[in-house]
Amino acid sequence: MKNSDIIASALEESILRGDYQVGERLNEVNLAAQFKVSRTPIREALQKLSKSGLVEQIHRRGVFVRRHSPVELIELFEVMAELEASCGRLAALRISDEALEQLKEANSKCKAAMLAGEADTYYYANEVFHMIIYKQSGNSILEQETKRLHQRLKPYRRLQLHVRGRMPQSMSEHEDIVEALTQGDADQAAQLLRGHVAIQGEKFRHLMSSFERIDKI
Amino acid sequence: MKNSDIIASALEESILRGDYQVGERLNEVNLAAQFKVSRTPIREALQKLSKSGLVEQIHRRGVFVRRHSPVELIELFEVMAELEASCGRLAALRISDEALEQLKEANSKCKAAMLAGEADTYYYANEVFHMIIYKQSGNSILEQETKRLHQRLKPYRRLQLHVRGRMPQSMSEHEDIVEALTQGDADQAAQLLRGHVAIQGEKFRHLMSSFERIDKI
DNA sequence: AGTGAATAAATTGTATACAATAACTTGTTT
DNA sequence: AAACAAGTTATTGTATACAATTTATTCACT
Repeated sequence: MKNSDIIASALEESILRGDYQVGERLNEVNLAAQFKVSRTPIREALQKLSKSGLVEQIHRRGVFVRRHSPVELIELFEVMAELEASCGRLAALRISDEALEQLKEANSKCKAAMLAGEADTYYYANEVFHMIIYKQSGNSILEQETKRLHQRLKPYRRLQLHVRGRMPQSMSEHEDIVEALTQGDADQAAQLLRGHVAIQGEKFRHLMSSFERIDKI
Repeated sequence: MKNSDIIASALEESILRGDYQVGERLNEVNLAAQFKVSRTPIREALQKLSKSGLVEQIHRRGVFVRRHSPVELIELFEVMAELEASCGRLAALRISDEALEQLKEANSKCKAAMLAGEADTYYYANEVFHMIIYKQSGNSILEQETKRLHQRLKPYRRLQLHVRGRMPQSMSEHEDIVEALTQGDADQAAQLLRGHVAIQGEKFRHLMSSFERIDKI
């Protein structure tokens, strides 16, 4: 593992944690001093980051923490819904009994967290649930791509969990999904997962629009 | 546009054209001399290439032209089928009358090329057909990702066109797809496109297996 | 002759130096 | 006082120099 890889993941974590403002420029010399290396590995790391869409590189201006436009976010959620649907479709045909058990277990943890009102615990268990389905698609490239987009939407998805009444609804959707996967009903699994993710996108849109209204007051 | 971007796309084209053997190492100093620049922009270009999966970067060993394993290729075709299905699903709901006309036009060109036995012309018109559907998904991120994978599979897709009897079958599938899009039948459009691409993957598998048998003789 | 260790050469990763360009400052003009 | 222009500073892009590591070669030894 190269030095620039380590720096890249450190920066990624830092950005996702919100250490930088959106639109903020990442200064190469500062980062070099901070990480106690020369500018070369910093530049390599920044280029790696730009691949994931986390930062934008503008010629002769530098790299900036990226702000997704509302349209872009809607599109990202839509693609996410389609990818998850594909994972579900394939998983319905290929999922192992063991994985089905793991799904039910993750679901139980979701339910417990919901009843206890622990949003963070719920969030983690929910992630496990989805990751299992990605893996059970039996297609490592699809799994990888879906994970990548999942990661990219993480900060936004987290927001919309606090929307009132979302957790119970999400839970019941999970149960339907497990049922479809158990039955091996590919179309049904795909459709349920598409809806499950798409509704997150819509909830997020409403959240965004309410933020904008607050901003304007 | 940076210098390294220009070099990256030049190298990409070069690799796709088959100028390098799979597994061949891309020597930085040679490339630097060839492009008449220093190693720095070459290294940046190689890192850009590694994101597209065209080359593999191994620490302290260099970057190598990548060989897709058979399993990986099957998986890539499967993801392609799913992405195209998603494009078709959304396009069925959003496609413009103008785009529908363009699809029919591209299809006519396909048919003409087929009757004339011009594989290359057919190949190009076929590409136009699919690109229109990507665009008409109305989701620029989905369009972009689908195009990226399409590009990645280009060299392999091209091979399997020469399989006997594929062109007429492909043509009739195209007509059914246009019909589903005209009707606005999202599920049907998705299913037809999935099948249309998946069958390419299968044909390719057969082709591969026949190559392997020839190798073994 | 074949194998293995020691050494040399080649190659990548990192640091630094320089060049080109953008951002900022300051002073002048209206 | 505001706007603009020239000059200065800061920052990115590129080249080169050096260090670390891998690969190739040579030569001794079995």
